Amino acid sequence: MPASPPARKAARSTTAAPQREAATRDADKTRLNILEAAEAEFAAKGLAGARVDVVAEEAGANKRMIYYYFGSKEDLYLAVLERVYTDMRVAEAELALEAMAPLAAITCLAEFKFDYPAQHPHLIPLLNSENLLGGEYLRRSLRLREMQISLIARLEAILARGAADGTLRAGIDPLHLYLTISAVSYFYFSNNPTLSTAFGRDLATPDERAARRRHVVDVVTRYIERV
Amino acid sequence: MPASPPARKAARSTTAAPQREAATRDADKTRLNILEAAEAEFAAKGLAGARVDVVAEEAGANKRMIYYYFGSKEDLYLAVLERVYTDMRVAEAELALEAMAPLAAITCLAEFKFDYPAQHPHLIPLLNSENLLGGEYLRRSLRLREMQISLIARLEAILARGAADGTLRAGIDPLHLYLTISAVSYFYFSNNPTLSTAFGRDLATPDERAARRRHVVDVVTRYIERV
DNA sequence: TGTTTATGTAACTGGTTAGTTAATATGGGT
DNA sequence: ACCCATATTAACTAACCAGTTACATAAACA
Repeated sequence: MPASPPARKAARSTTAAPQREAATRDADKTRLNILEAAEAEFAAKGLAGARVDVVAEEAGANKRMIYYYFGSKEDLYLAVLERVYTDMRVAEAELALEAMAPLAAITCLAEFKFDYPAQHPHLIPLLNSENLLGGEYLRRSLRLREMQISLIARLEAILARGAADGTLRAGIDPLHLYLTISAVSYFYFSNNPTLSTAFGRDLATPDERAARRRHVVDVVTRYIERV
Repeated sequence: MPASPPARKAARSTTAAPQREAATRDADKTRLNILEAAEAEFAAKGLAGARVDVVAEEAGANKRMIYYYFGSKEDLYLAVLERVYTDMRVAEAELALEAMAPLAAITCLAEFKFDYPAQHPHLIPLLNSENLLGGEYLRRSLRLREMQISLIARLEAILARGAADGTLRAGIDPLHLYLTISAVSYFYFSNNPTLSTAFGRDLATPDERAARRRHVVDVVTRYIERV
């Protein structure tokens, strides 16, 4: 016996309003629903483990729509990755570091690199998946490069400012500083499950997180401060 | 047409020798071959992406043998994970940190945490896969806990020694120090593909690696040194 | 030597999955 | 009021893949 057609929301024909109702048809909404469902699915299961049918169901869309809008599972994965990665870079670019004192600017960046993955929990699983795949999808994408490089240039300027006013040491490599700032936060989030197991202590509690955040700022501060 | 049977090595019947020749039948060897092939396959593709048939082929064994020796794909994954993880903990436990001056002991640990993943490239992909899965397999395993906890106790003793002789600051949290030491190396290796892409610069070259190693030791030193 | 047990092989199975097909509904433009 | 590109659906398929079965052969041992 063929399944009865699924219940549909009644179509509101009040089409005058510019902000669209969730009507029977809304291409942009369908596309966005798919993208968001895919972000959760790929973050949770990785590229190989993710199921296209699950994405479709979670998005409330037909599986065919994924292929209609994104072409393939891999292209959908790439679209998700680009979106998440770009969002992070944009947020990073919007930090008003230039308006701050050098030491404050660097600690602000460190706090941002800690808080952002905490507030966007899909980011790290997606980046980890991508690194397991050798980074080939992100490499295939890019316009991203310039954003990142410009951040290093900004860091370099801040470090120079700090060296000039005597608050920071001279000779700090901005790229390695950036890697270290990223690392001390990223590792805490990405490896939290195995670390918690190894130490027999839940490292994901609010208290542990706050303690880690303080430690991260402390490590960065001691590395750059003039003594 | 059925395939002709694969060529077999001639059976040496000199069974007197205690160290076995790679004879027609060698259960231990077959088991080990499977384990090593599985390590490479799981490291390269993750649990979901790995193919049992590929493991069998790479091991020069029949797929049936995987189920004979390991029960299931998941149990094979767990066996691989346990082996790799335990090896690392054993190597870590063998560091003669107690024989060194406090500062030297900590930098030695930092260098070890950098060099070990460089020499065991399957470790980080496997740990990343496991963390993506929420760490549930490693959690299911354990006798591992005590090893890790004892390392923190050792670190604590070294830090106390350093505080007493005035070479290190007092009040350093050994767990967070260990996390930071791990993080600054781990992140460099685990995220090398996306970082290289983002910065438009191959960060995996010997020169870049050596530079990163120096930076890591520098960061750790500056964090613990008394100033 | 003959029986048992460990080790190995090839072919199969049942369920899953990415991707496709073909038919259909919707609504803006005219 | 109707047309047609856009959007959507259910059902299909071909490939794949983890796990199984039935059978074969080598060593262990009586």
